[in-house]
Amino acid sequence: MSHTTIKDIASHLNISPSTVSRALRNHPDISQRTKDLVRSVAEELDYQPNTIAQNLKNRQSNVIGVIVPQVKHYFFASIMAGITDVAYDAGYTVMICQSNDDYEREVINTQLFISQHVAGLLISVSQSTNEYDHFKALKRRNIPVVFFDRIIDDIDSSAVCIDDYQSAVMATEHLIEKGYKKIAHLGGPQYLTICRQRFNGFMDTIKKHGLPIQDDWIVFEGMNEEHGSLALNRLFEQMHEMPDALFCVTDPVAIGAYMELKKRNIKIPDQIALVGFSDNPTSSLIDPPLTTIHQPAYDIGKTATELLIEEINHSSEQTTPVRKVLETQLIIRQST
Amino acid sequence: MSHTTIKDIASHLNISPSTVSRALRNHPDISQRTKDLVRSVAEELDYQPNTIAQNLKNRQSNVIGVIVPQVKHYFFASIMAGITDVAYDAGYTVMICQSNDDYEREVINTQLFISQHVAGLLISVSQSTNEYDHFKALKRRNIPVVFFDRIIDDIDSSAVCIDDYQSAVMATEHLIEKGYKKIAHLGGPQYLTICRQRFNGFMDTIKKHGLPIQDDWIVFEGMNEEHGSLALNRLFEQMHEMPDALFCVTDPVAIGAYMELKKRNIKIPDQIALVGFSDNPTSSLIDPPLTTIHQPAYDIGKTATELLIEEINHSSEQTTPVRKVLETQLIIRQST
DNA sequence: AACGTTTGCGGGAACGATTGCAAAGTCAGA
DNA sequence: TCTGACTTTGCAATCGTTCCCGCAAACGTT
Repeated sequence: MSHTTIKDIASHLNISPSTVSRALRNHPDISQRTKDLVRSVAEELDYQPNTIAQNLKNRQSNVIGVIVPQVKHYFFASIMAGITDVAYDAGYTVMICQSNDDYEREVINTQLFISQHVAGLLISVSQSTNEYDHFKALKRRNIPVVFFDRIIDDIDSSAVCIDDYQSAVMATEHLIEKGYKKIAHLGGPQYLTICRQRFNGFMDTIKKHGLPIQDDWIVFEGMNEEHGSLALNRLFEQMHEMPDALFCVTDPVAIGAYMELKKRNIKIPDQIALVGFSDNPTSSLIDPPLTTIHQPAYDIGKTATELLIEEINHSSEQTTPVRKVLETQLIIRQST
Repeated sequence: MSHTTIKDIASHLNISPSTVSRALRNHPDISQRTKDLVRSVAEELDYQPNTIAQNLKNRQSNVIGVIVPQVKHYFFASIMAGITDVAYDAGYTVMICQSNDDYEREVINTQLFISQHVAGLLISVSQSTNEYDHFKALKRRNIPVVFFDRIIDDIDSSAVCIDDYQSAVMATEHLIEKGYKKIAHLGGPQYLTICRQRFNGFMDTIKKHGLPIQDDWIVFEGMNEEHGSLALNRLFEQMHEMPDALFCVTDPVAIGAYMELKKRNIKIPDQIALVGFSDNPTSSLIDPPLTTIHQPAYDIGKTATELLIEEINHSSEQTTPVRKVLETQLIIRQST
């Protein structure tokens, strides 16, 4: 028998398991003498409560599930730090699953969390998700969900995000102020709200200032570094005229573009300016350092978790979804 | 009732729960007709098995616990990718906890995993851990553990690591070949095997070549970027003569040093050469790109998980711990 | 026809912890 | 000595699944 149970303690002391249980939970009905005895035997036998059994009894676990595309992206890793800090303090443990931006895995992970009876779920949806049945299953079961970063408008859940539209406006305005006139965009999948919003903010600002925009200056590839390289190459293949600035949907995309530009010996920012989005640490270290939008990743995780715990505590009542929008900041560096 | 159970299906069909259970698990005792009926009702009622109950019954969960200092470090994030890929394919789910390099949290996380009855545990120990009682508790309970990267010699468990000593020798030899003669070291806590090994490899090579080494060229701070900055500043305060090369225990430390050197307007590699350890993506993007040791992070995670699953499957028998040492590679770039 | 074998299903006890309720014990006051 | 009140403890049911039995009907064999 490798695991000590409450029964072992009980038989050791010739008392009933219920007494042991109450003693360990410091129930007032139990005398101090018994409590002390139980505790010392518990220690002696190296007892650890079986949370599986506890959870079965409570019909809930103290686990907060998290689904992110990939933890290896600095942005998500920082969010994770915010999530675990808050969850940990509130007595929850965090279970992270990666969807790898794959719809199937996201569905499986969601089912897994359902069958684990998690207390709540934090989700940043995968790039390839455009069906939401698995999220609705959570609703049906009354499992609180908070979306963060990559949120879905169609689902009536709480969410934490930044103002992608306004941030894109900020970045574009900055480029225009600096005198750039021919601005291209390397974007992500348009069914993702964040990508669409960033694109819209960009386009509206361009139009507002009456700047030229050519179809072949708009490339939608994805949000990672590889996508950035691909996008830049596609841009250079299809364009009829070279832009003088590049607004990228994420920092990794900007880095991907940066590497290709270096290969082509194109000078940043003299021949082409570069703006990213999210302020990864790498971005400040490249030469020239990247102008970008700073996203409060840690705070996103923190806020989302606080919201979720709030909903968990009030899950009996009907709560109305909250949507929090956090502030971003334009970080001007030498790439523009 | 938000969660459908096996009983609901049973009463729906006027059969017993045991039959439903067997039907769902495709037990040969059950007729095809009943199986089909059960399955269709299960689907209709949106049934998801309660893994908590299953785990209680099976006295084990299908969760592999992971304890890492911080996922936000690229190295660990990449390892995580390797871990989740393998675990996922083998039908396990991965639960990640971060110790934040804090001993207390590591202990709590370990206890948590014990009480969750995880199938096995993958651990990279925190920087501040020098007591191992919590790991021994795992042994006592027969929970398979595989250490990776930051391993502990005193504990008789399987482990996956790289040859830190040999890699440090490689890096140092490279510096010497390039003609550097006054080589300093920014290291990490010496009770961590990896840090000690890297330091030893460095020192032995220096001695072997009869190069000068001064006490004030050795600084032990830590393994992160901040430690790198601190270490460099301490080095410059305490040194009597400036070294011409810097061997850093990790890439983040090298990056920290890099930033300080930039601030001081010291040219890399002309005035001082810089070598890191682990090949983070950022390292190739800085100017000049960093010479470093490439560690197969993904493979470390993959191998550790394979080992762990192997041990889980043979946990009844007595297995002898395996220690795997993976190959590293010297990546020569312009910082040397 | 009588017997064994197979097929298909249900009963009920686990797994470990919790908890409402009952019961036993203690003690003071009448 | 009895009553009532309080303290302390135990019994038993429960959470959702699983699985060892046992049982009955159907089938095949001699």
